[in-house]
Amino acid sequence: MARYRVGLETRERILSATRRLLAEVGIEGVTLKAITAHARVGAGSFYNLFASKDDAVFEVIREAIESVDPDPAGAGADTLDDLVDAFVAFMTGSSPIARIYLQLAGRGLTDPSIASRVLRSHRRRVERFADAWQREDPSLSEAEAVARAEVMLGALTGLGMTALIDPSFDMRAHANELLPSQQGVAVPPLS
Amino acid sequence: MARYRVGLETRERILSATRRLLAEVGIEGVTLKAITAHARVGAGSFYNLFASKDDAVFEVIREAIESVDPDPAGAGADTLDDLVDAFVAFMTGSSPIARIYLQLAGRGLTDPSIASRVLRSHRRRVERFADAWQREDPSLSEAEAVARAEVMLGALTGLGMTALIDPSFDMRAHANELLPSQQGVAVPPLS
DNA sequence: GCAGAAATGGAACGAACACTCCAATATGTA
DNA sequence: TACATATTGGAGTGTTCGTTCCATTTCTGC
Repeated sequence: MARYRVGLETRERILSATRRLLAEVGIEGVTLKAITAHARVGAGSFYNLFASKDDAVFEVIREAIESVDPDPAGAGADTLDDLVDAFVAFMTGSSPIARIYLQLAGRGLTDPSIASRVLRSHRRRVERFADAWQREDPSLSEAEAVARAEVMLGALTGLGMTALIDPSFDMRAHANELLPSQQGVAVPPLS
Repeated sequence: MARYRVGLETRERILSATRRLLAEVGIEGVTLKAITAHARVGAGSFYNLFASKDDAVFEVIREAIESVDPDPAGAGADTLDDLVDAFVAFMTGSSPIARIYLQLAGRGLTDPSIASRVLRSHRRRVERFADAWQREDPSLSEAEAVARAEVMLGALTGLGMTALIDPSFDMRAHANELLPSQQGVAVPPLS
């Protein structure tokens, strides 16, 4: 619907406000009033650019789900270290998107349509981690590699959740424990 | 407020309905209308027994958080196998409480009061798992044991989330991968 | 079985919600 | 410059929310 420059700018302002609000107050806490207030637009302007509130929210959600996969361009060449590093960076970075993604996972427990989206992106990620496992240890069968990838991603997700709830949690140190190359290496004491 | 038998029964019916609804539609999806409809009571009856909707909801939430710790009575004597087993049983069991707990963890990302409750129970659990780790391998320092417990619980939480979103996921098999006694043992192929 | 308190259902309330409507204005095109 | 249309803010809509109120019924100790 947006054709003029000002309209496209307003659209971006709305999406930016929605992104921030999703991270701060959660999916259910986002109201149209809050979005329009933060984006400094009237309700009429909003509905001139989006069909509904959910339209804007889902736009941001899609963006969140897609950006969980770190560096999707370099597919097929990552080492396990790279993948874990990228995942940790995504979780502990300043972007609100990681918060949104983890909330979505929780919401997938009750909303089937969100569950299927989250699951699909999860399966893609498992595949990439499994490939990396097999490159690291070619003696692994595919099933074994997939199983290890599943456990590793489960752990990374769980650690990410702890890290986002508890800012003092050192996710990177704990995530390194998961790497076969670091097996048994001590984690530095918590500050 | 409840003094007579019928009142206490009604109270239980309301809590039961709230518990089921929390698991099925999530915290934000629970409405007073849904609670009173499922419990077959009028709004007046509800407010005769609870101060607010949140009063009933928090009652169930408290129950959910407390029951995550499997078998708190046998503290200090569990093996790692026992603890993992109990956690898996809790997650994959038929009780709606595991679903509620995982939702809560997600909500802790935006609600500080819920975050602190979830964190407190998490820390208690880490302590128990760390103790079990040290019993299993007395050469571990306390810091190392805590680190391993943290990773293990992160993985269990992440795997539990996957299991509750994807019913075909075999959590028990994957959780066993985490045990030092099973390190390197293959996971049976997914059906 | 009577008195007093507890329990009940449902109508009614204000607040908050997503969304509509529209007159006024800004923007791009030719 | 002039025209068509995109963009704007905000008052107004209908709905749903949690909660209150209260007349009526049910319960229990004495």
